[in-house]
Amino acid sequence: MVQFVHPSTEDITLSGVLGALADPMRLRIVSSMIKKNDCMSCSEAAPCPNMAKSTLSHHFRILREAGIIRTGKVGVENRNVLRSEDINKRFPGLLDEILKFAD
Amino acid sequence: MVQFVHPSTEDITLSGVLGALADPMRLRIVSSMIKKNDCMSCSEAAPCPNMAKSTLSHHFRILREAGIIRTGKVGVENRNVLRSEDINKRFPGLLDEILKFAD
DNA sequence: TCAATAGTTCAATATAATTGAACTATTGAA
DNA sequence: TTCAATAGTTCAATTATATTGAACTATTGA
Repeated sequence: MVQFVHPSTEDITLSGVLGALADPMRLRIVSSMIKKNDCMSCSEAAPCPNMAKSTLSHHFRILREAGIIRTGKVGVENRNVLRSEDINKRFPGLLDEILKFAD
Repeated sequence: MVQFVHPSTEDITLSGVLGALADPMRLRIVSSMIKKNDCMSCSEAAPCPNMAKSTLSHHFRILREAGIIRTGKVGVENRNVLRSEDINKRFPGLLDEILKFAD
């Protein structure tokens, strides 16, 4: 059984958030998640089919460990949710400000 | 003679800005620059004496090539200025929002 | 039971960061 | 005008991180 590691809200760092969102691929993932405002599987959230699934898995791990998404396994797939509330508690307004300029 | 390369305002990218500011050292450099609101030499702007000057030079280059600072040589030292106006033209409000959370 | 699906982990390679040493350019003093 | 000091760059080597294919785990549904 795979256990996912998520930082607590107070452990979310600015460098972690910025570093996670600095990658265009990861920014697009987060951007597509906020648009749907819903849980998404990894392949659904990643608008980039020509990428190794191991790389994709890596990107989701970075987002997870930065405290940006929460991942849970439901059946055969992962469900990813944006941790908007937690990020806003830690850095009010930051996420929206960044996502304003995504794509 | 060393020539510094600076991107034009429209070539400043979100990934570039976020990536540049994702490093704690570089964020501190930018943070110390906005506080003084003035030109600063590299060693003056970098509040971290125990770091190789080649590494410092590398960090200033990243900031420069991301379009965050402008560097000019005056006498024996470099003068660095924050490109606040350019960044705000490209991504209004973003820089302030990020720097709000930098210690 | 077994193939299909969704993703992780691992080992290898490719790319980026860090550093010491050698270099350039400018100043200021002998 | 020579020469040491200052401020930073560039280079080559090391270290760290990213990317990928292949093998693996876990769950579903036929």
